[in-house]
Amino acid sequence: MNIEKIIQNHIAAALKAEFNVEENNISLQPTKKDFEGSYTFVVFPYVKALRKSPVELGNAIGNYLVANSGVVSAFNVVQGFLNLSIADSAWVDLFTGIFKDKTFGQLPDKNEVVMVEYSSPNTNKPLHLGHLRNNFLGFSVAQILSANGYKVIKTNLVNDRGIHICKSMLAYQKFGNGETPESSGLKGDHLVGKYYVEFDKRYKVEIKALEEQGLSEDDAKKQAPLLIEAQEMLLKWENNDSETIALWEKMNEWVFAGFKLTYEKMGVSFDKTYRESNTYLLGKKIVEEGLKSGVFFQKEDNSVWIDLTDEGLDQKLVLRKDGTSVYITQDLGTAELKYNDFKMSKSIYVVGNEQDYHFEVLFKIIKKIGRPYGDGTFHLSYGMVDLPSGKMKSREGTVVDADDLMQEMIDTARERTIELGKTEGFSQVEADELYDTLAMGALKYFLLKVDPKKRMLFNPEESIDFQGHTGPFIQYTHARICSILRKAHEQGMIGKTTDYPVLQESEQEVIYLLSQYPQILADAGRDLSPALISQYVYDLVKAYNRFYNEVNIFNEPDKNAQQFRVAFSGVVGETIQKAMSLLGIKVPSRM
RNA sequence: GGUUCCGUAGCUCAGUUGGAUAGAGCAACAGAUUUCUAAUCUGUGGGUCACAGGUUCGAAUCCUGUCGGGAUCACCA
Repeated sequence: MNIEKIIQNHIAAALKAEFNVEENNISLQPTKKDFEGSYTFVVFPYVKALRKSPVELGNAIGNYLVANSGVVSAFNVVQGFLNLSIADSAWVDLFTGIFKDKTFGQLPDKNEVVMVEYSSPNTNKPLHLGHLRNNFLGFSVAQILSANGYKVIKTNLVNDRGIHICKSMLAYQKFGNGETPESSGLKGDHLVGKYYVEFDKRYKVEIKALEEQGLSEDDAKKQAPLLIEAQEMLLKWENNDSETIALWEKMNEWVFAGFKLTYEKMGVSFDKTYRESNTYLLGKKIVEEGLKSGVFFQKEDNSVWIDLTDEGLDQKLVLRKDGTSVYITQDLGTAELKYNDFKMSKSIYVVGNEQDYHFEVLFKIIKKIGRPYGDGTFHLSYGMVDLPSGKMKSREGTVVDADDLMQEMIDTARERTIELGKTEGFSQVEADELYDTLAMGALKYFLLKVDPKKRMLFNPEESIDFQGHTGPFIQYTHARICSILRKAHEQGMIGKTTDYPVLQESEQEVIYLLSQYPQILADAGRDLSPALISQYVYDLVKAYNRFYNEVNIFNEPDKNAQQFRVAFSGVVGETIQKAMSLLGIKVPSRM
């Protein structure tokens, strides 16, 4: 049984025995570093009711714990804080429990299916830094939920239809001159993205020209010939015009080939990929049903709407007057399809917070049309990645490209590793793999250590660190532990936990942190927050490094102590590896 | 303007759901390597937790207001 539980039970017993108070919710906290002790119990809340001074109360409970708990070896009372020191034997027992628990770090099966949808790229442009945050976040959340005992289905909804797709198609058709990825040497998604930017550039010129002719900005935007052509193209697409479809398919192929490479580099994967071109018709069908049942209504121009004013929102368009579907129409269809496929109890959408309103509307509509999956929907809304110059905009080309950034990271990892002279004994293949592991570790950790809800800043001028609070710092610690284990193995040590006498303070702290892992995992699952895992593994590694610097395992004369420390290091290494895998980050055994 | 998220060290971020003297990393400075990997460790300096009230034993955290910033309020996705 873990120390925390034991102490909580005994404090409850002490309150009952000494003061006749029934309290079953005892909250313990780790003791602040400046004070003696490991756990702290705050007695203030009981002072008033019991009419005792905080010191009296603290002493009474402290004495009771020392006498009865078997784990508290000493205590001190500062103001209203009862600080408890824990006997080494209790720490060792706690550690032994973890050491022997083969399922440590995997919570019991919940027998529940959860879907995590993430990535959701548009096929008119390559992925950028914002997508990296999205993909790493989605993948990590899926890992965390899985470790929490859920059956997790990872899905990707590819946005491969709509007016924006037509924009890049049109620009390519008009100005592309038959260029291909092969002829241009560009990755497919980058080639298509080039024409999306091209469209916007020319569109803006047309708007400006129209404005000079005296049109208002709004009218100019609506009447620009390029936009009208794009709209016509969308209509053709929805009417299955063969030439349009052929172009669409060709460009899609390019993009998908490009995305495949990027996903591989990112190390993310999906159980199922949906395409909006396959779901929007189902969405339209749902709208038609809803129109009959009166959930939706039609305006004079034939556009279809839903009235959400009773929910505190506005009226929302669900079908255009020309009958083509909008974003939310296809999301309705996709939601239906996903539920039919997997019957999940919870469906998590990992999408940026700029779409908070969209998902509020979507979920309300799903409830209004009485779908069984209406209660299980959740928008995991994360903050944007800003540049010092502000928000990234694909159309204007002010983005940090995902492929470029990952490559830069790999280059940096290579330079740093060679600089430090750490490539000795590595084959070229192993070295390349290491650079990749370090680069992606640094990048993923950088993006995942921040609370997902908050927006964060990325400064391209300052490269992402490999020292300090970073992925490579944690990876490095893992590599050092592996080195210890290799050496221990050579000397025939297997790691035991018997008869270990005196613990270092840093060892106590590490054991405390290890014991917290299941709770942190549960919290991260509840909050869908990889940041909690990131922070945890950093704390663990910091505490271990302190230990590493204080003691030398192989110079230790006491053989029992050696065995314990080998076992201890082994568990820390495994925990680092597990926690990092929840973030989608690999850990090397040498670096 | 409505809705909503946010404001903590020079910079990037934590702060365990109300607890002690608010913590890390980067940057700066000073140290540690005959030792299991120095991508490490130890230390110094750096704060009116945007501001003003309130709630109570106790507030960065909860409430109200003010100021400042982001997102959104599209027949874009």
